[in-house]
Amino acid sequence: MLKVKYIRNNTEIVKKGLLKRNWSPEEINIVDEVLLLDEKRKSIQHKKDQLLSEIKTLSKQIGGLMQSGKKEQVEQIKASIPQIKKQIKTLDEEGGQVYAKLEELLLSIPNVPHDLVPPGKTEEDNYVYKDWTGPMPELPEDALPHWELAERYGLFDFKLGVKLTGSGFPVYRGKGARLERALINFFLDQATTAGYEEIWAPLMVNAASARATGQLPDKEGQMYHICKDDLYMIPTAEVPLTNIYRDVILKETDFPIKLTGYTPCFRREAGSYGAHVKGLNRVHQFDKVEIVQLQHPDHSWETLDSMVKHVSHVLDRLELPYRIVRLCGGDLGFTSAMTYDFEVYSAAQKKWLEVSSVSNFLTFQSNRLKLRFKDKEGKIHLAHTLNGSALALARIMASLLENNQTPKGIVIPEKLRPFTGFDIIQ
RNA sequence: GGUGAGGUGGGUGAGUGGCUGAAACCACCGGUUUGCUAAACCGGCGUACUCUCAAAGGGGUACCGCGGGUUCGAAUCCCGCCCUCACCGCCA
Repeated sequence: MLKVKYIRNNTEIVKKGLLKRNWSPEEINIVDEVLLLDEKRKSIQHKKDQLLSEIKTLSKQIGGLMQSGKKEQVEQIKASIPQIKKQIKTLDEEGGQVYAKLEELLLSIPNVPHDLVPPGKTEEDNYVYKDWTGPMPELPEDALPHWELAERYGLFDFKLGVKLTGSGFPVYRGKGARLERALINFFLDQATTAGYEEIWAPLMVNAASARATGQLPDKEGQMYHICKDDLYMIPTAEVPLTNIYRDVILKETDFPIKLTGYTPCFRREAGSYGAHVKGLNRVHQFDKVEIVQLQHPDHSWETLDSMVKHVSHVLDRLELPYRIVRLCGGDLGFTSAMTYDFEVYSAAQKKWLEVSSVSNFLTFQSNRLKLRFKDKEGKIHLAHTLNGSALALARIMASLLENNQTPKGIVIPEKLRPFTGFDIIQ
């Protein structure tokens, strides 16, 4: 969420940002509406504060008069108070409406894209920041997609998942399960080696946490909700990891804070079916290792670069062909100022699969999180938050299986072998 | 699930209707001094919104788990909710 103060001081920048996100001129008008409502809010608040102050002063007088026993004067003052209260009540009602509307509009305004974010509407317009220059995997014509490979080698089973839970809940078994666990360990080791603190977090969060990282209210439908206890299954480890620092005021010297964590991720994401979401490409439950950084505003862009490097490094070690794209305005997430997506090429499906998304949110998240830091002069500022997948397992699994299939079996990348304990799936 | 206790500033903790935005201590920051990895002393030390000011600063309001109520006035009284802790029950 953007601060009104920021919108007021940077009105044109905000509007340009919305334009880049393909908002129509009418839609962009809400920016002016916000400023207007805020003016209203201020003037109402100011009036109310004055009235409250008046009551406070009178009350203090009464305190004094009571002690000296001047009851008549006390009664006189008391008599004047109901009408002040009446005014306050009116202002409260008015102010409540203004505030609610203001809040609603503010929640609907997305983050301002960075200058480097290319204009555009769909993923077609994304800018290929780093293309794959190495060799492409060459597979025979009869190469199989991962869901068929899984069946042939008994690695995971969707039908069984349906029996246990429902569609989109794969059951991994045998070497498939082992490979999944190996990848998790490998990713976590990569992250901790890079200086990230490992966190083992709860998989359910309360509403306050979901709200702070922006899943509520806008993405309520994407989360599984346990009604009885009012808890939400996390859609990503970003939620618990980032919320560790909700309502925290850091010291400048605490930066950077680097966290990593493995969690399963739960996504309802109803509505999209078909070939492109087949197999592991899109599921309700998948595993992911997330990296999160909290950073000083002066350094968050370098940090974004370093996170991109980290993910690249991990993919290099898995020997997967990938490219990095910078998302265009239309494809950019609501809360992000800039996002790099990593796409791994799957030779059997003959397409690029998104496996990681690394973003800088600037202060957009920290504003709702109330994640701040104190500078040398003791002034309080919002920190910057960043996060990225390093990496999402399901699609890595898919592309790994597909790209590494040989007539003899599926070959495990060398760096992963210490984690799997086998070099080939036969 | 049952019973009991409790939620106050970074921490410990005082405070049961006005002089309390909140004692004291610890931590932290600044300074003085002492020849020794430290002590003593002095000073400072919440957040948000807002008004004013060129700025430094000054003023106002709100916040003592959350929401509501009583009252001229609430951290303090009343109601509802949430959470934490302890013990019992159940259990990986």
